Amino acid sequence: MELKETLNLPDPDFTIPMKADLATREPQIQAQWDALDVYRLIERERAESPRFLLHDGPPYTNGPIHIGTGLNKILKDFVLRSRLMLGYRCPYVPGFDNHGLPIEQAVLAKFHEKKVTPSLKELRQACRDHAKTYVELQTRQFKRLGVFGMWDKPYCTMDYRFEAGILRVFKRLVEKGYVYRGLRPTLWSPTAQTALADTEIVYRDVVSKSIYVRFPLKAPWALFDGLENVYAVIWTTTPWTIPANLALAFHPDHEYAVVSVGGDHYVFVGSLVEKVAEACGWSDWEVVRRFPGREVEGAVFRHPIIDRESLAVLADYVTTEDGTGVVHTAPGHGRDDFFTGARYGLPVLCPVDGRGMMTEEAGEFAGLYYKKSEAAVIERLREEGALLAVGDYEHSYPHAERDNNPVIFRATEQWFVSIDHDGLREKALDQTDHQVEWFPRSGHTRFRSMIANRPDWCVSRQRPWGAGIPVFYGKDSGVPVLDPVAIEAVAQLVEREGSDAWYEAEPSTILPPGYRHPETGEMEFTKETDVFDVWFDSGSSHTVVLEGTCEPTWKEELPSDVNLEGSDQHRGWFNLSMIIGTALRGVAPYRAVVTHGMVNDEHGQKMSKRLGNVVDPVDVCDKYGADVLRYWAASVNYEDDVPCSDQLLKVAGEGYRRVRNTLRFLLSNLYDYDPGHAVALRELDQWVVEKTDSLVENVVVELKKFQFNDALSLIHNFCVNELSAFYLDAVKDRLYCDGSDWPSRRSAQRACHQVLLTLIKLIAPFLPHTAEEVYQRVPLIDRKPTVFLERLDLNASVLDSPLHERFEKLIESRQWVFSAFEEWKKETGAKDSQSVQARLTVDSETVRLLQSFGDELPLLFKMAGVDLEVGERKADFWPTDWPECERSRLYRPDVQPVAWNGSTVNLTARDRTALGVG
RNA sequence: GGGCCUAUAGCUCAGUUGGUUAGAGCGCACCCCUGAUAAGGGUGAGGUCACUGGUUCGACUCCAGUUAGGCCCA
Repeated sequence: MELKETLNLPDPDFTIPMKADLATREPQIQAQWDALDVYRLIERERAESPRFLLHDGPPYTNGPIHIGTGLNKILKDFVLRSRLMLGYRCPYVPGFDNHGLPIEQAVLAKFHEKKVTPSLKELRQACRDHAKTYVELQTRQFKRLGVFGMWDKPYCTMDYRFEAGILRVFKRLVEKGYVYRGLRPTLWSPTAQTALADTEIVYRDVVSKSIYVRFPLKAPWALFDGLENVYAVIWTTTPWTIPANLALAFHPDHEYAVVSVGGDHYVFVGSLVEKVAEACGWSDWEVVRRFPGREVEGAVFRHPIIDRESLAVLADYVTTEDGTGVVHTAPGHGRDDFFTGARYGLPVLCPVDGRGMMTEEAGEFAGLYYKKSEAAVIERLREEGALLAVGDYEHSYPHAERDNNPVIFRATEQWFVSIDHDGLREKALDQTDHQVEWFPRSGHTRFRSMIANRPDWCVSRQRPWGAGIPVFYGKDSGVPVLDPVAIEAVAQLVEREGSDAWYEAEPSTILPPGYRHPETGEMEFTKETDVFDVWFDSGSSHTVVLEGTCEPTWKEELPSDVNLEGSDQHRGWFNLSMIIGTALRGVAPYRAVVTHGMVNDEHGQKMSKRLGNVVDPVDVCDKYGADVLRYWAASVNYEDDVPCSDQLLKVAGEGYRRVRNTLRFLLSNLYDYDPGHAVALRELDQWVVEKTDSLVENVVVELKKFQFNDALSLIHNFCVNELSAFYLDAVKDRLYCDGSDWPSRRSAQRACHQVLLTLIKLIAPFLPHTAEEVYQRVPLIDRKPTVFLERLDLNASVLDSPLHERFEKLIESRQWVFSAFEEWKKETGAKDSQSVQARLTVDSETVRLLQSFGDELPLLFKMAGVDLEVGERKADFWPTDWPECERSRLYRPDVQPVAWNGSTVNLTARDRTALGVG
């Protein structure tokens, strides 16, 4: 028998393996959670606990998850699991966003490859199938990341019940008077006769006619007093939009000039005088006045062809690069023009129909194809003497991707939600300022300006894949039916059969028998073909999900406690949720908003397939483990953009292993520990327990502020500094060499047990798999089925404990003594501090303090002996003469030879007692 | 072009209302242990706080501007 066999060495089989092998272990743990139905188990156990509700923003289901969606879900999981550890009930219904253009385009591309043109029904079915595929894939992927939630019953915006929920949100908005129909310019393909999305547009260079046109001043304006024949000069590359002109836009801050040319006075931006003069072929000209653009606001000019006014307006997108600095503005033919026109209360004139033909509103040009009308317009301008110059101009112009034909901006009828109806904007701003907490704080300013400045919300889209807008029109009158009864009839149909049914069913079979148009009394109807903007779907989620009308188990009282998404959602989901929530209930749908940045590579570059710097979260799980990915997520400052790369994940892996090894070591010493056995704690053990309590206190503060990186570094540094470098190093001797059942050893075990259990709970939000793995092995009297049914105990502050200061001072002495020892080592070539004695000369207070540690002092300093003396601070060292104990490997004065097991061995008194010899 | 944000050791991050010599962990170098061992311990070297001005007795911190990067708009 060897002496070593008499020691209580850590049991490597009892504790967790050093090699984590997370790629195989994590799925096993997740399978256990599934078998337990852990989500519902916890919901049941916490039924009476205070609630903490995170409402999920739905990821879009057109592909597998990427590192950004992964980070988002992991951060949400940190929130959820940390609140679980604090004892809350944490309902979490994950969501998926299914409708919309990207899915439609992906599906169309597949049809295109097969050279098939799908019917609307086939297309919608294929979109549904596509979305379903990725709901299932993403669900598996999110679960692989270890995200806690109701994964068997997530909300999907294409679920029939959810679609019906969307319609009912619309119904309530209609009831409250928020919904109206209006015009708005959209990118329109005259050849396909359909509206197009921005992503369906390609820009290509074309040569257009560019014209300089003068607009005569109609009514006197102080700026031009005393001048005859005043004209504003515009330049445009779309002459066919001239009939739709309603305004002339000036930049408020640019300097404009009045240029005298042969008795006429032309107004345009001063810096372009020479360029314009050259273009118009003026040889003799003179600047007679200058003024800032803002002073012309409100002046009235006259349309050069049609008997109509054209108002001088201000717009800050006016540039001085091309043209004249006076922008021809046709609200029906451009987005900028539309919003500028809206600000000045101008109508939306659009004298072009869906086929691209000029309408009656275009007067003499009616019946011409828009492109053909160009020549006619130019000719008329020439006749009127309004044409100053004409030329060819090469520029890029939008074309439809599908047929390569040019598109036009054309005002079309759309459905809107009014932002100013019933003080909605003001209410939303008030909620933003006073009822919502923003993390980081800057989110507030950003969000606020986006509510303050946002235009009315255009909720209709001329697309096939979405929730159909439930509006009937009188068959003959074309007057829309905005009647809650009719909308509810559609909602009930959709709830039963899905929004496809809306497209297929006859109005008469949807509406109640004998239904009459509330305004016209008609009994025959047609149906709206537009669908809702996908932001309407997801912006309704808090209502549809949390009001529980769709699925009773989702029901929770609004508002949610926190919503957490990428900072791009200030304009997106947060914004539209706020609009819908405030419109329906008068209050914000959330109490707090947490935003995170985007994920870049280690150089701060955007990830892209082209650069090959993409990190796939699922690959990371297979290579390093979800807990390592989560360790990375917890170690970065997510408020800014975060860096991620294989290198950084390796670094995270090292941090993870450090924590894991600390847990492993604590557990390895508990193989013979009985948690029911009471034993008093030794001072050092008491200290580490108190220190752990104070760690909990500090970590919880950070968790509640969603400061996960601060929380994790507190935990990590505790493992490194307090535990590995000090406590565990010092307590090993007692654990290994004392008699296995001595109170001194049991005290150390009790401390290790307590520290371990607390650490498990602290890491559980971040490293749920590792926490569960360790938890299932810790000796416990009452082991719960999962660590997530445990709670963090918040003990009263222990920072004023006398032990705290005592050990602070001890550790401080240790630091300078170790530093001095290192010097001495270099001089003498000594190796190990254990075979060295020290004499510390320190002030009398420190002598008293250190003396009070008694026999333990050499152990705490990892030396053979520590003498103390009062005086100017210094440390002297010398190699000890004391023999080494062959069992404990300590050099001590009480080491004596003794007969044991047939031979003579050197042992300290403690080791002799432990062996029962001498 | 506009709104909001970011820039601190090689890396990831802290730095409270302006106040001694700017901190931590990782990594690195050197050393120790070999009874936490694909572990553990000790010591140490690393920073013009992006740049330029300004306010102040004093600026990483406040102000203005510049550069670089991000999100959202245009």
